[in-house]
Amino acid sequence: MIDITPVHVPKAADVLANILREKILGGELSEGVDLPNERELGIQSGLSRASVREALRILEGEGLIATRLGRNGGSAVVRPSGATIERSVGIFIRGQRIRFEAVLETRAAIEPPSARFAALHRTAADMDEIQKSHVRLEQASAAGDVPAYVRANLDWHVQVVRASHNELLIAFISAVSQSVYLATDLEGFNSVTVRNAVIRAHQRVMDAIEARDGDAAERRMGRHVAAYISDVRRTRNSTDGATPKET
Amino acid sequence: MIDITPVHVPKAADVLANILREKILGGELSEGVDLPNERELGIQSGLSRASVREALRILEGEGLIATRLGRNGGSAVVRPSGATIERSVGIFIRGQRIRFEAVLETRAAIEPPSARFAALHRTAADMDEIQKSHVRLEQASAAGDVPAYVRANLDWHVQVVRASHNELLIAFISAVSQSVYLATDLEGFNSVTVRNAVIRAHQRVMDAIEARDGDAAERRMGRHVAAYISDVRRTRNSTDGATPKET
DNA sequence: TCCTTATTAATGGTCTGACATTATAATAGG
DNA sequence: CCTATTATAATGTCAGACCATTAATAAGGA
Repeated sequence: MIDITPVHVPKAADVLANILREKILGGELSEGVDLPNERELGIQSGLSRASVREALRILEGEGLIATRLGRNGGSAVVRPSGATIERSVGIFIRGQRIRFEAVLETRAAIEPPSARFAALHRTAADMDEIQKSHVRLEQASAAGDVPAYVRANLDWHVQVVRASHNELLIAFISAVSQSVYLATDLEGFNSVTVRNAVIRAHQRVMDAIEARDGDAAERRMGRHVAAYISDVRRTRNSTDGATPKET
Repeated sequence: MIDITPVHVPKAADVLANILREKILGGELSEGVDLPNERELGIQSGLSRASVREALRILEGEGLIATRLGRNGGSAVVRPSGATIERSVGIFIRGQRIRFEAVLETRAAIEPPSARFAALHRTAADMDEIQKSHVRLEQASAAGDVPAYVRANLDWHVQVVRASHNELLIAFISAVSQSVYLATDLEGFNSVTVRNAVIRAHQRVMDAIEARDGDAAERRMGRHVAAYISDVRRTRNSTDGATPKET
């Protein structure tokens, strides 16, 4: 009596998706290249159009292809962007009901070293973007437009990390910021006092980045996010433990 | 002449997927709950089974449901795990051809603060896991089994972050480690000298975590990963700039 | 010639219905 | 009561048709 382990029967669509994924990631199919149309793929692979479509849908979900409708439509290879990471992180946070504290902690962990890298690797153009973002923040604060202020605030932080030229850190920060943004529109949180303190802190961080002083940038960003967290914590306690508004 | 903006025609499957996703993330459909079968979903939604299947496939790709075959099969709601993040990060790294340096930088950025949180939040059980992992590392090193050593090394780092009890950081580290692992099996890299230094560094970090000394844990982990990076850099230069083996 | 408009074709999107495959539940037999 | 068989409920797959959308192309007029 032969003894075989339970065989795993992969689904047709998965097999095709794996093949195409490897071709794409391996560079055999480079960015912008059009895949054969669905009927043609069906013929070549020997699968039905339904299975082909399922495979394409998998790759689309992974951000590896984009499908257009109409004549001259079809699926083309695209570079997977950070958007895919943002989506999966967002789902993870909501689905696992990650504590808001943990999200803030993560940001607090990533941003200071990112500020260091920004100071070390920034270009003049990066510095310009950060400064423009800072101006928008000041304007929104002066105008008392809190939603715009929150957006500008998030944007400034993303810009700083962008200056690090580390694509992975950029993707992580963007993903986390998304969730932070949805939860920090707290009543009474972004007071004038807090806003002014934030602007001053940002200025200090920018000075360090401008001076390419990695140590100072990391230290100052660390103090800034720590202050931010304790502000949030205090506000949440004072609002009787109310959870941030649901997304 | 009325002036309307181009309408966006969502695909049937996307609409259904969005509805179901919101029900799941909103808690209306909680973990373990079985969705209606595909035909029933088709009837309820007024869509064809093909569209229903496409919607289910989307959710499956997002890690929100799992589909089983056979009688009493069907789709059940599951908690999105870090695996989804790991997958998207892996694709991002390969697809964008992220510099290996950037991956290491990211790890170097995340781990020291994570070590701090580990020191602050660790339980006795966490400490136990870390120590067991450390023993495995020592054994693999003593036996000269480099692949096992690399795995154990990665595992130790993940265990430390796990002790932080920050699910997001855990997911990020796991995702990044995956890629680091695939690239650090370098010839001549994990020499006996390096391995012994690693073991000593780990011991110092563990001491700090044991003592719940966040500052020391962060500082020592920072030194450790910095040393690790310069080791890798030196090895890669000495091997004539060879890129790490393709995944 | 050049611009506008109608036609046509290519392609993805959707539906229907059938059959295949699989894993469990129900049943029959010991 | 336990085991082997059968039935069944679900997903997996296929085939073919038709719809919807878009762009290329042809037709027509200034």
